[in-house]
Amino acid sequence: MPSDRLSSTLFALSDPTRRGILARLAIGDATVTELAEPYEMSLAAVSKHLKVLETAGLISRGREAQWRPCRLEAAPLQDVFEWLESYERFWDRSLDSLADYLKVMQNRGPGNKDD
Amino acid sequence: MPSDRLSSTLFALSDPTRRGILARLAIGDATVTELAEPYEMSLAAVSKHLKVLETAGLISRGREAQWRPCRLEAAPLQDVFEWLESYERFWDRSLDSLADYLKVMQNRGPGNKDD
DNA sequence: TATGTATTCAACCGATTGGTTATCAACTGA
DNA sequence: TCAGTTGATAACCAATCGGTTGAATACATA
Repeated sequence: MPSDRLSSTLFALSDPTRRGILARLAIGDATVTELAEPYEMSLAAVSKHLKVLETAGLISRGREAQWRPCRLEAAPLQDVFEWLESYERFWDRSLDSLADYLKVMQNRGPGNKDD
Repeated sequence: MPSDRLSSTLFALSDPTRRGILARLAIGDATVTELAEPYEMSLAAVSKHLKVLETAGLISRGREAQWRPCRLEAAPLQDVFEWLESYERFWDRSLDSLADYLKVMQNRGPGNKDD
């Protein structure tokens, strides 16, 4: 795991299994066995993925008897979001919103066929 | 490098050197030597980082004599952005933008002192 | 107490990472 | 043609990754 926070967050997110786990946790809290259910890998492998997510601060874990319920923690995601925002000007904004699109169409005037 | 596009993008972004290279390219196109200048590692190491960024589609490269100018390609960043947006509801929106803050202030009307 | 269930830990494995140095290739210009 | 510059490639290395299996831990219940 890389040293700085943003790096470890992005690294944790770079695995499809871990993103799948986060997607499941977006529905609601879940135990390790519940999280592991969609995957063919061993429970120990999922446990490792959870540790990566936990050290990245992307999940937190409770204690209920022998269960360790996992919860999504989105703060690191916001860091990524904010980092990304400084690059927002580099991608095509015209597809971002219908409003932008309509603005373009209005400026072109009627009768224009070359779309 | 992971198989799917989003994974390889996030993985490429998970290294601070590679993010630094992108930040430099956000200023403008640059050659490999220019990109390598801030780092103490060898040119070959930077070349490897560039290959990771290129296979992730985050940069493109031209040809000018013996130079291979690099250019930022932000399309994969937009994919990450869109993936992140589905998690936006999990973090606190109230600090997201000054616009939101001002909207709240306007709705409150003048003369309100309890900030 | 013994048993079953949930989860982690430890050791191991092959593949990959991020770095090195040395070499090769492409191009410029004297 | 030959030297200099730019960059990529190859071979190598220690460390890490993502997975495995097997044992250990923690708890509930009979």
